[in-house]
Amino acid sequence: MPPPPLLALVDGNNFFCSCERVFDPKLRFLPLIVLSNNDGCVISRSQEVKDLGIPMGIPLFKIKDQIHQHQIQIRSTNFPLYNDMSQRLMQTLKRFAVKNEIYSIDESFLWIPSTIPPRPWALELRAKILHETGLPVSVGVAPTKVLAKLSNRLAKKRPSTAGVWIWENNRETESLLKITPCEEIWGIGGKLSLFLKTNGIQTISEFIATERGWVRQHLGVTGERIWMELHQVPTLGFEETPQLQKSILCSRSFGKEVSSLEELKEAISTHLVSAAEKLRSQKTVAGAIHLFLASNRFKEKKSSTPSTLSHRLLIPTDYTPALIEIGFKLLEKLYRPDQKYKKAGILLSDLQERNHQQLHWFEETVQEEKQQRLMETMDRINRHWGCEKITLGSSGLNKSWSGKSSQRSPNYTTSWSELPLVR
DNA sequence: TCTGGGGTCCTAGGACCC
DNA sequence: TCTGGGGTCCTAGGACCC
Repeated sequence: MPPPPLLALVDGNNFFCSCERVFDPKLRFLPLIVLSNNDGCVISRSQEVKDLGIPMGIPLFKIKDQIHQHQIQIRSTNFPLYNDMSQRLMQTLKRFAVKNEIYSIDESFLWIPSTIPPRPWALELRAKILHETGLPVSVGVAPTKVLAKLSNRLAKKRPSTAGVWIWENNRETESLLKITPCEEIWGIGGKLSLFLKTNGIQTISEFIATERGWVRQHLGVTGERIWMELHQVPTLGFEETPQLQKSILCSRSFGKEVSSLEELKEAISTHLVSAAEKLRSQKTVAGAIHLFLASNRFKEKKSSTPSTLSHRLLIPTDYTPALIEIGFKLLEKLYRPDQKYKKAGILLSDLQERNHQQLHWFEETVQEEKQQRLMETMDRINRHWGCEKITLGSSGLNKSWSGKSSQRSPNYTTSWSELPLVR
């Protein structure tokens, strides 16, 4: 019998930091962090920063002293750059496997035919990516997705592995699982690992040894699947063609507290413009729109959940002005003049393919064609000249509510005016 | 003073129907 | 006085991920 097929999980190391380092070589040997929107939290850390013990997600103001003390370099997020680097990474990966499944901006599962010896293959893949994109990655190879994720973590944590870990059933693996805590398992987060701990299950090897029925009863089908995968039985499918996206969310915290309806309208309009653009780029229409407003959750005494209003569309659409019209109606209903808001957002749901829509009366179709052409033209101009070159007046021009982004790097790869210069 | 954004899946419970 | 039960659909909320 041939050996079972193997999966590789390829994952960018400190991805956003690595993207910044590709185009700014002086950052390569300095501790570096990338911040979230509004320069609020740390969302990517270079190895030097991880070694200092600075955790993921910590607010910037809490580490001011360490930043000063260790001369940590700071960048604001630059998603156009990271998305473009992601595409380059995925292009290279495509050439290495007959089947691959893109899992996130910096991760992909690859299917390895059983005839290929995995270690030389993974080492070559890693070297090729570094050469072609400048990005360092780690590779974990195993018979199931959960084990491939685990292998990838082991590769990342051990410099001696040269960034590649092949899963093997041996003494070394056994003793590693005896000291690795359950929260290292993909799918077991903070709440579940705490629950496991209170039930005397601390390590991965203890979780594997737990009875399947108990896992099913207390952790549901999701937990049972993870347990199976750890027993080398694949339960998570391989999605080669990306599934239709189910929802589109656009939201931002404001740079200040906002209480005027006009500013909120600008924000909602801005979010709907980009959400609708995304709808059209993937040839889908939205069947429902949800709007939410939130006050400062750190300031409130009682825990405040954002207030939401939803609207189901009779005819699903991707036409920006139609979505904005509904968005404004919802906003006016939800808005309280005495309230100070810190965040606003919209969610489009019930997405479906545009061609699958039912046909309407002739006049409506003519009208729709006009609208479609208008949107296509707008999208084309924005694609060519950079986002928001053309937008709707309702989105506002100076956007007084928007957050700060003081250390943003140039769009080295996606904007003609910001290309790096070689002298 | 300052605390991210964008997704998915699962489950419990209510509404409704027959 | 006694007052069913099963199925389905929908939604909100929780847990997770990057």
